[in-house]
Amino acid sequence: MIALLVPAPETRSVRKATGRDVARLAGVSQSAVSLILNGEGLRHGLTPATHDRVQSAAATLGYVPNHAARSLRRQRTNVITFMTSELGNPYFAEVAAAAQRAAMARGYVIDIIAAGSEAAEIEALARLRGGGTSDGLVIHGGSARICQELRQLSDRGFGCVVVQDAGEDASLPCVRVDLQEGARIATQHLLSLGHRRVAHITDARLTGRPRNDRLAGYRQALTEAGVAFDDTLVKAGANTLAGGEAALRALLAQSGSPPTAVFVFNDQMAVGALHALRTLGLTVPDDMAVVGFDGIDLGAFTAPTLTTIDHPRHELGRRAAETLIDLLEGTPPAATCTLPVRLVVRRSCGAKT
Amino acid sequence: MIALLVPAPETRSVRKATGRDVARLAGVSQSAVSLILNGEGLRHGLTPATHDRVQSAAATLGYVPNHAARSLRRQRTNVITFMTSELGNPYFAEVAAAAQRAAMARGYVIDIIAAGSEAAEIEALARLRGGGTSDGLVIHGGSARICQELRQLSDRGFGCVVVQDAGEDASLPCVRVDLQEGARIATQHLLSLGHRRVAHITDARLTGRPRNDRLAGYRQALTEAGVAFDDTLVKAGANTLAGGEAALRALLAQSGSPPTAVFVFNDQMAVGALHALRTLGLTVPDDMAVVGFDGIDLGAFTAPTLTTIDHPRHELGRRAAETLIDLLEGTPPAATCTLPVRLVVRRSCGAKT
DNA sequence: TCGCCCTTCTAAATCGTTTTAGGTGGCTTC
DNA sequence: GAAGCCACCTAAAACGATTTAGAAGGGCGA
Repeated sequence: MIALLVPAPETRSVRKATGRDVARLAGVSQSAVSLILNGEGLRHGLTPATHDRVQSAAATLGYVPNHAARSLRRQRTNVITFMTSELGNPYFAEVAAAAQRAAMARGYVIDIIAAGSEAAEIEALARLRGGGTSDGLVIHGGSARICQELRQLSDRGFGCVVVQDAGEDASLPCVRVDLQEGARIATQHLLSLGHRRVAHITDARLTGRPRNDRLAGYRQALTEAGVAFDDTLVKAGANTLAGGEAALRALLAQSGSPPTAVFVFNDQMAVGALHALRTLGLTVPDDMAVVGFDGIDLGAFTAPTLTTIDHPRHELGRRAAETLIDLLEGTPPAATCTLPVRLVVRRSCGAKT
Repeated sequence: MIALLVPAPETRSVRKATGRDVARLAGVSQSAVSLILNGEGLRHGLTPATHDRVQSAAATLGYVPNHAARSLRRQRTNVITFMTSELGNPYFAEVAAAAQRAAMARGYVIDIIAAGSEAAEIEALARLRGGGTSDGLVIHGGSARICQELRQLSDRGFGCVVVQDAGEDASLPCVRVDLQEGARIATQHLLSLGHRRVAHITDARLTGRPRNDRLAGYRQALTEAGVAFDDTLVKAGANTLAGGEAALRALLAQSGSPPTAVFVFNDQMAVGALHALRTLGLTVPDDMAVVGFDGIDLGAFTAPTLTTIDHPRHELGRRAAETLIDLLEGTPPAATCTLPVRLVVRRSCGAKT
């Protein structure tokens, strides 16, 4: 009856099936294929029978629409870029995972970019500016010079949401935790345990809010407790396990009376610090109390377990994604929000529980 | 009441500059713009003066080519997808970072997909199949059912390189470390220290080579040492810190004489196991010797420090990227290779050093 | 027979690039 | 002064999807 002989001896190679091929096989136009596969078929009065033909044709050919073509035409990719500079810290993976789930629920796909260097990050952002890569950006942990590129992006109408911080620029929508309050609580906790020489290990690379807010909270707690700030008690280190270790050693290598407690930039560095103390033959919390920052799972598995300021990492990622998508879709532009943190007391601080 | 609330006047937010705009501003054709900005200008005899005009026009407009359009036309995205299911384990971040560097050196950009669930992974792979997203795939740590999709992708000429393993399918180009040998060395090391009841903690989720090869190496070492295999000494746990902890507890909760040493699936789980032992009041390595697998940095910061089988993570990522790119570009198809591992003796095994 | 409305589908424009096959004008060359 | 050749640039056709305006075909009332 119907001459259904597939006339495809020409390109017998592995050429990917296109909508045209599906159309040919189903005996309809490309338009019909597109409409039907996008669920607009009924709205356009296409017959159920036609639906079937198209759908089975698509299935037998294993047809999947070409992403570039679709994005080009729709001027929308349904992709969100999640950029971070510290993929090695599980903290970021957790935030990213939460963002991913939230985005998926709203029909977006997240792709993660960990450029690896500041230059590469800037390049990556510039690429985004051209369009056709993704519809928006969630950025977490960008370095300072990135600010410019971010601004450019955002000025050109490319949706950007910052997690925690983007350099000193406060004008982008942002989802953050209350770093200063967290640092204050951490420090205050140590002070309340009787410590008077409380040190702080900070991040040598960062200069923006992540660093300054913590420092401010630290100082605030000291002031509230009537303890004088002593800048020899603040040491910076690389934001790594080894960096935390080195910073702690530096702290103890100084002359003058050593600290009895330390509040560390994040849990990763705190793990490094714990190790430094261990190798120095010092006991935590007796010789030195330690409080971290982040609340990554690892903190519950250290020796001793790590008292820390837990961040709502899941919430952070989820909100970042939602805020961005709202922004992209024109829904009320969910204002910048600051999430609360929570002190998690474990063993490294020496508090009785 | 009149409906004067006119919807926002065509969000006239700076329409992105296109090649057409650059052409207009420079007073040349789009072709010239494209040729020049792609470095083909001279080859086509375009004047230096024209180069200047185009380049400065592009600069003043902040022009960046649209990724979707370019990809569509070129049938090439210059993007490589790195897919992994365990972004939370720093191990993967390290491999990904190395792949990223290698790819960048060859003009590719890596985007990381951590879909989060098997279903989402399959969906993501299906999307890749349509084309226009990326040119090839490096996959690390995929689950078993993914195999089918992978096969489909590869059959349709989409470049795929597997790191370590893709289910049971051995037909894809693959860069791996010698897991079996690593497991053998790890176990043999424990045996050589005099242990006779050596347990193994494995991954409950995986069923493919990552799990089987380790198991095989473990058994091989036992056989070589003339120790009978005892399946009550093999416990599976989730591939997380908590999973390692739980598995170790399960191991000790059994009746019968307990193991005196354990070889753990990876360092992350080993850290969990160390913690379990600590909370049980057992001393490592005296009450129980522990050897991990991976060589992540964290292993040098645990208490006690973790003896492990170090993987060339950097090399793994680099080779994966290079193999894929060679594949994509038609250069000799760099065969599947197996990289060597290395025993790193620290404190958790009890060896004298 | 015509006009009109439905129903069901399709033609064709479009998205922004890249790239091939020329086109134009000026200079030689005989 | 015609043919040929350069040197410099452009027109236009892709790439593969989406989407809008409208085309066929059929039924039906007048």
